[in-house]
Amino acid sequence: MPSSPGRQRTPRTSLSRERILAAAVQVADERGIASVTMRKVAEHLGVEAMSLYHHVANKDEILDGIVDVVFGEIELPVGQFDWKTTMRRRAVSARHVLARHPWALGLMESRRHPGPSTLRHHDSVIGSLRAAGFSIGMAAHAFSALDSYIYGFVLQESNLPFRTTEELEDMAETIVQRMPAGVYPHLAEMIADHALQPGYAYGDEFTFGLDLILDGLERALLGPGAPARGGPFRQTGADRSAPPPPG
Amino acid sequence: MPSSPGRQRTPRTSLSRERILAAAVQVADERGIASVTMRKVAEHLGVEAMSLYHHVANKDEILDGIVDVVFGEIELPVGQFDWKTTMRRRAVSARHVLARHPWALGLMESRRHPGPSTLRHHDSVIGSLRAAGFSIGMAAHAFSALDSYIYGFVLQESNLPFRTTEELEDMAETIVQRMPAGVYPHLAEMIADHALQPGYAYGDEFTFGLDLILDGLERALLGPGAPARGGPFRQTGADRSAPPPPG
DNA sequence: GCCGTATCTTACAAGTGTAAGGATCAGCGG
DNA sequence: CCGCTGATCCTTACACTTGTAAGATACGGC
Repeated sequence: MPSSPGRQRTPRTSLSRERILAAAVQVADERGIASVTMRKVAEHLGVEAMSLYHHVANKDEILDGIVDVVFGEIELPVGQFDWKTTMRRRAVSARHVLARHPWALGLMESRRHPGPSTLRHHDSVIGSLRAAGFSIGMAAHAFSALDSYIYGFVLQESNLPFRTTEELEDMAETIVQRMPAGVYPHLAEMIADHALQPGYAYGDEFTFGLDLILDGLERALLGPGAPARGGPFRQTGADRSAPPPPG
Repeated sequence: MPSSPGRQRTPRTSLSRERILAAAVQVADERGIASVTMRKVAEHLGVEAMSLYHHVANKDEILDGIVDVVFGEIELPVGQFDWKTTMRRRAVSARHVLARHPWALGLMESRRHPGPSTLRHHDSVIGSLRAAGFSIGMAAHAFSALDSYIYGFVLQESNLPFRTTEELEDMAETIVQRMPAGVYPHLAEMIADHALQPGYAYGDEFTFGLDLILDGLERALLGPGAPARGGPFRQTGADRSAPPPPG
């Protein structure tokens, strides 16, 4: 408890690694990842740039850190529902979190040091799948497929240059203008007869693909038949334990 | 045709928008997207920075341009196969191209002006789906699901800090070191008993998820039942009613 | 009052996009 | 052959911004 403030500045021990990361996340959200500089982050905290170096080693640590902060915001799978519901909730949460911090996906490409929240998250997902009966190999398949879909969807969502219907109409007009003689006819049709229809929102596409994958995984889990390809995948026997080192 | 070179420099009319974009792509591939500066690109062409401004308006035009160059490298769907094969070939090509230029995904987030190759690509994909009998809405679903998966997979592929088995082992060791008392047990199991097994390559996961989506789409196309959302769907009669593909 | 630490001030060297104007060239009419 | 013209390329320069090193200063707890 700060006894006698006297000054308008925040009390002395206000700075901390956590507060710095939180400020960096806020700056990235508001002004884009390129605006995350030591000075801007410090300014956001009412502090000078050099002060940050008493709590973080350098800028890279901040970048690694905020990626982990984002992963920490994703709802962890809890075991009270069936695996499908759990995975769906996790996916929906991940989508919302990543949509709130779209720069996080771009950062992933350049970061090579997963933080504790990230590892915890991955561990929890794999654990849920294993508990549901997926073999190691099938859990890897499921994990990869689900996360790929989630990441890619968010990427497209933040890529498509329209978030409001208004922006979409502007964008559509721009595209239509670039079709002097009916080039891109199918694109035009999709925009006019689908995307511009009242009530359309790209975000709604998410559940379709998600359920497509979840249902496919369920089929792979229940019926050991060939869920994909028509061939190779079976989840019985050989897959059940650690794969025999070939040769 | 340069008549008398005389000098060692490239002939006069060597520069062009295309050559500039190609050089920018090369710089991004070799040194990362952050190294794509006017000076570096110019240097790669044996030219000074300001010379570029005679062929491109500014740096943004270069960034928009190289994203479009990448999309231009993706194999366009051709109509000689069934839609599933076509989509699979397209997806595999897209994955390879994007893996070759991993910075392109990060750029997408900040670019708002799709170029002609991008539009042509999207148009072609939608056209293939429509020709196969997908309704507009279902084509939108399919397009979204497939591209989300492709983008996300590439993102993960370039995110995972290992491309060679050697790097993977280093990485695994690092992670294992961070588990003093068996935190992340499932992650540890997956790394030890799966990812580190001989012959494992993350890239192989691609086809599993891809075929999962393609098979799901096929089911949605054949039996127009509710493929997503509802319970574990089956292919029998009950679903048969559903929205008739708009005539 | 003293001490260690958290914070601020100052500074630097490097790198950025690009504006303004000078140099160099090919192709041309004389 | 000459010199002109207009495009293309180079040189110089500017105004910023970046991460962070070094040292001075202010503060809370003893």
